[in-house]
Amino acid sequence: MAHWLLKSEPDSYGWDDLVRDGGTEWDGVRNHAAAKHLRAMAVGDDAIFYHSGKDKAAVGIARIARAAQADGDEGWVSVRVEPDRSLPRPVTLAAMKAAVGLQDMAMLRQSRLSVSPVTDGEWTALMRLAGE
DNA sequence: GCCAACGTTGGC
DNA sequence: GCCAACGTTGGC
Repeated sequence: MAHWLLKSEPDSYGWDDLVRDGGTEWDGVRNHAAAKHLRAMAVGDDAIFYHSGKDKAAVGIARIARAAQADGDEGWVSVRVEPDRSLPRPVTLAAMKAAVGLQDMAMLRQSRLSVSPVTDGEWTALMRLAGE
């Protein structure tokens, strides 16, 4: 099972919104690298939900509830995402940068990427930081 | 408010 | 095909 990281600006659509809605269509992605990751997602994959902007912290774990389908007519895709659980302790960006084993995270190396892969090792390290 | 990174657009 | 200009994202 693969792991991912989804980034969102909490003022536009945050973790609380996802929990309230019980899930949402992760659409509107218009970046080829991010779209490639969306296409690689499978039902049941877990995704860290990260708040950019003021929070700058991973706050929850979401699950991919449906694989990629067309989002518009130009080859872009969207997936369905549902909330799984909140993290016992949010993991801040500063904590990720400081953590051994997370320095190479795709999200840290390319900060603008809104959808990125997380390796098994990174996932384990993140869960430890999150108090899971 | 500024700047770095990165993608897109358009002139040549 | 190159590159300057510009827009967007996101951290500081």
